[in-house]
Amino acid sequence: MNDIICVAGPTASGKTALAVALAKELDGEVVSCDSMQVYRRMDIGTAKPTQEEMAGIPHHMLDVADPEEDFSVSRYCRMADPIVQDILARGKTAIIAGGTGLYMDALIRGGDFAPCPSTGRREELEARAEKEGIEPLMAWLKQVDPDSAARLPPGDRKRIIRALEVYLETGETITAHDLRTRSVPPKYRPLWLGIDFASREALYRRIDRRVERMVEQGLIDEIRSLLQSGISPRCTAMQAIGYKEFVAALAGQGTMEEAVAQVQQSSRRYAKRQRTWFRRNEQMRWLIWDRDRPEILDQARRVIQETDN
RNA sequence: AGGGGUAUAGCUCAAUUGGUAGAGCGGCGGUCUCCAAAACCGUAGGCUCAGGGUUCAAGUCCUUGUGCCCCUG
Repeated sequence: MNDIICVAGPTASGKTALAVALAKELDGEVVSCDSMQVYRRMDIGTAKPTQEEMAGIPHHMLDVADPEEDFSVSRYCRMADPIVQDILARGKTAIIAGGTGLYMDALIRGGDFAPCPSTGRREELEARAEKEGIEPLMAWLKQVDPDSAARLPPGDRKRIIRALEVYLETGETITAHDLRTRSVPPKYRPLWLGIDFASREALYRRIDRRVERMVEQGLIDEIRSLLQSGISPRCTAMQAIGYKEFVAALAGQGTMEEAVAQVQQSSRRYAKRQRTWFRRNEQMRWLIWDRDRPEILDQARRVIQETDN
């Protein structure tokens, strides 16, 4: 039986509505899987479900961090996994819904990340890369973990540093770590539902309209209020799509109209990346928005019936 | 109206003394084991505004037209 259902898909594809509808039918609770909806006071720009949209269904993993806090996959898993277990223990259905593929995969896999300690080692490496360039670090990585060095493109600073960090902190190379953790079977066996569009144009139109609606609903005021309360424009949360662009516009860089267009474009690009991520999940059962097909919820019901035995 | 400038990829711009065009961004595709709404990789796009001329050879020089920008009245 389907005691865990993952609802995935690109931004603005209707994940929230489907998750709530399924929760109603299956006696479920929703666990949000979104790297930006975790932040408090960032509601409009992250398209966080409203009280009305939640329709009485319990939602978890929303508003669990302040915008200036550092958040991460492992922190997400540490918080979300006990919630999923609790939902299951109470005999309910856990509906994990959101667009952050990395978080969703990690939660299902049963995350075992190499530690990300705060010893300052990463900062050291970053400072060194800043000063000397990435080449010396790449050369170093080639010595301690030749497989990683061969796999990573020379321009991928972030992962080169991460690979060195893991080795220096744990003594185990990231290659060995990944090999070990990937060989264990996933912790959960969910039903994967992925929403997509027959026509990309249709998805893009939805994205464009949604951005306009966010502005109408007061996104600019939300951002202004965050800034006024002392939130740094440089923190990770404020780099979210729909925030950084308007922060720049408020600072006098470009007009609001330009910012809207930029947010729409960034969202389209983001949707493309999300689709790429979810498409490689071979367990995904796709639900397609298409004039000639039944509604998404009906498609979902059918898949659930088919797999519920 | 007169003078000057400009016209090259979807956009912003490159192209040595004339030798049949490149880059960034965007588009499209992909990667992803702790900033992931991030980061990275790969690709496809151009009768070089239109007509005429010079030349072995024109994006490049001459000429006409057209669009846009600036200056003067």
